[in-house]
Amino acid sequence: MTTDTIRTFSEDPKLVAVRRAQIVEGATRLFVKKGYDRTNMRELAKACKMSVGALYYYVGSKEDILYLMFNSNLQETTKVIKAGVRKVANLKPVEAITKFIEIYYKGVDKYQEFILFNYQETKNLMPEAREKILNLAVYDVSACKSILEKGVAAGAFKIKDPLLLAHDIIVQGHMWALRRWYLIDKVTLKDYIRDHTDRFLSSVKHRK
Amino acid sequence: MTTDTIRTFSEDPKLVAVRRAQIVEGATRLFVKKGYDRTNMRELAKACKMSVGALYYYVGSKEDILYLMFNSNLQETTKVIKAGVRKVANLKPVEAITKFIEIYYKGVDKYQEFILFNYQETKNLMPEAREKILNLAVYDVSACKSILEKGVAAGAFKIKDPLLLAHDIIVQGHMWALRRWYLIDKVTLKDYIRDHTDRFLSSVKHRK
Amino acid sequence: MTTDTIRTFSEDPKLVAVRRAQIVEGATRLFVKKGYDRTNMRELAKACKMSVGALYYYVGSKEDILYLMFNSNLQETTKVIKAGVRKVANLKPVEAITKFIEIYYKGVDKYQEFILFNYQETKNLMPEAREKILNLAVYDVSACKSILEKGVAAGAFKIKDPLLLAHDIIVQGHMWALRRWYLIDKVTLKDYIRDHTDRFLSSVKHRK
Amino acid sequence: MTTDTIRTFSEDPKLVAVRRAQIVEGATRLFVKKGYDRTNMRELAKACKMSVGALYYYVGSKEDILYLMFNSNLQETTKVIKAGVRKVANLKPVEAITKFIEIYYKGVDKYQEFILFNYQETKNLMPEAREKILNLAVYDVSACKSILEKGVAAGAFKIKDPLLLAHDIIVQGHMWALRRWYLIDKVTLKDYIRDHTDRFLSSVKHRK
DNA sequence: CATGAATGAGGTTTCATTCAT
DNA sequence: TATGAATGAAACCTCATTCAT
Repeated sequence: MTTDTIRTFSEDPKLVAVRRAQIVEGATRLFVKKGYDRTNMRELAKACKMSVGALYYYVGSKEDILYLMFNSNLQETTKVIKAGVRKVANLKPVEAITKFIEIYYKGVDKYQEFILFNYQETKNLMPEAREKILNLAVYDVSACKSILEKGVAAGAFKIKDPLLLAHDIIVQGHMWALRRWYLIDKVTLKDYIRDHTDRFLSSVKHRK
Repeated sequence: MTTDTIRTFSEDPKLVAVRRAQIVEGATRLFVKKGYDRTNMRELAKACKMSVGALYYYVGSKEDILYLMFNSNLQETTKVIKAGVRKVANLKPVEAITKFIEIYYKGVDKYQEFILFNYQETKNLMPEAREKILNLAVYDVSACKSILEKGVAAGAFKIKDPLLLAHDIIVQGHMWALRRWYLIDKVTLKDYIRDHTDRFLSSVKHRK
Repeated sequence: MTTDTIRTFSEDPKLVAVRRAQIVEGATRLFVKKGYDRTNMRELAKACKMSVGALYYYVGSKEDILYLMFNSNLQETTKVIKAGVRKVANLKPVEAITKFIEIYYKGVDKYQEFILFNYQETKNLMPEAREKILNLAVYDVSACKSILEKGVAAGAFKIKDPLLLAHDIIVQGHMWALRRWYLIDKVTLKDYIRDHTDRFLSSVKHRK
Repeated sequence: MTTDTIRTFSEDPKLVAVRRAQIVEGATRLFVKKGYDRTNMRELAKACKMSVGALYYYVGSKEDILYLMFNSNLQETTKVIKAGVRKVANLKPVEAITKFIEIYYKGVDKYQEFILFNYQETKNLMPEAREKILNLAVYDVSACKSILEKGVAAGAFKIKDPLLLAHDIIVQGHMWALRRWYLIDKVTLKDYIRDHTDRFLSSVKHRK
């Protein structure tokens, strides 16, 4: 989760933070639009409103920027999830998971390009960075699992393997981004959410 | 499905087919291992046991090779699906979809690298080629949908939107490949199949 | 003038002649259209209705073909000139040079592409071949000079330097091909011929 | 006449101008010596005392360099013509055209390599660039025509088609460069100039 | 004789990174 | 700190020539 291992020539941590934020912003825009390999440093610098030299003053390599970008975006999406979790905390199990799915899937819709990018370009990270990013990227599964387990504890749900179900809920959300080219003219987001929610609930609800 | 639009200097279709198969084999190996952008033509030629010149005798560009590779692999995976459909044709609905899921998910496991690659690198195709490939890539959804609809017609299933369910079954299979890094030490393929099969059935079965 | 120094694997001189004629025909078409450097041997072979291998059976290199082509075309244009000289032989000096200019300039118009090519691509020949070709290419100047000198001998013309005038007449003809892009919408061939003829005569005629 | 459409990564117009001048210098030397197609970018870069990368920092393609080179050289030769026109402005018609021819033909002698190159390699430009260059290349005809027309207006010359005569004067100059291989051991530049001047005058002078 | 597949050096162009200013 | 010009290795692709069949 630390970005401290990334090389910079600056000794002012505040400035480093500011500039890197600037870099992440430009990179997010360009990488998502053109892909990592097809974006070059000159364009990237322009998108960041910096010179190429400045880029390398605050960052060690192109790949570092990819890492920073993943990190920052995952942190942002994680915030959305955390907010969702909080909003859902006091609801009854069915309502809680229903609401969580809605919030999460809407978040996916909002960040669809990044999520697609995430599945496509993580491979470009070196193993170490890759692992860090992947660890960040599964926070949502844990969050979802907690909500499910609360429902189980409350006796509302009966679930064989909550982790696997949570994983399903999450990745089925991702698929709204990954398979957008297929889904877009067949179903609306609203229906996609309702249909999946129904399906998940039907497989989970405890018939008394 | 035609590869006729790809430039070759040979006028012997048989030889073209042979050499392109050779190319596809090498490309599948290298592209999957190193990624499309990170594989260069010299390595690729070596992996195909050809000279660079020979490569370009049978193919117009690097991207053509990507297209050929997608095409060939999708054709192969499609064969697996067709075989599955046939094997399942005379079973009762529940058994049919159960068996289909098993066959398909095992196919995903076998071709996991290619499926991952598929999600990562289709973007590198030109729009026209991309569309052709994507059309090939959704054959599995249609196949699955047919099976579900047979079940509905037989009165065994009650499904609100068979297309969406079919899509879910398929992409949940893909996730076994895409999220392998996460799932691998948490669940076996066998359990992954059973769990999903149960879940899909529970949301589908007609309670009389 | 000999083409005997060009390598061939054939020992049948007749066949060599036939095939080389075939090659020259294709080469003339393609070289003139696309330029020497921009024509490759594969296209060239196709244009000659031969295989690449056959090409190299009767010719040692691409440059040899350029040489053969120059040679053949210059021989053909030389024929036109010789015919002109014969047709003009019995005319009176003024009529003779007038007619010669007409014939020659019309020949230029007919062979304009080759003449342009001649000025553009002779540089691609090796020095030895280049010299041979250039020697062929000045036959027209000699022919013209003879006609002029006959006029001088007859007392009809007064010319300080017949060679230079002959050279002018010839190259002014070439310019109809070289500067066609400029002349074409400003003057017709007929006017171009008349105007030049008048001018040459006016500078040459002996005022008694 | 604008070179603004040529891609550069620099935004410092002064530096662009300096470097492009450097490039033009190297290119003029090498292209003229070896021909456009036979000069490669590595050699060219060396001749320009730059790296290949630097070349492409200031120029979009090899062909752009050809265009720049044509442009620059034509501009220089045009300067010579303009100077000639000025020098001749106050002379009487016969002296004016006499002097102009002398200046122009001496200019041709000085720039002979470039003029030869011009006739040989303009074909390598894309149509748009080609047209621009050709437009530049006919400035000399216009200049010559003006001088002739002044003579006509003054009643000193009688010329049927001044444009065609001007064109002849100019291209006959070019021939000193194009046919140098033939002329060089037959006539001196001085004689070439005198002979042509005499001839042009004899066909033009108004006999009162 | 004839074919055309195969070769690999060499072509033009791109681009991550460095460094003088 | 910040700039952006400069580098040169390496990318994709072409093509004259050879040679097994």
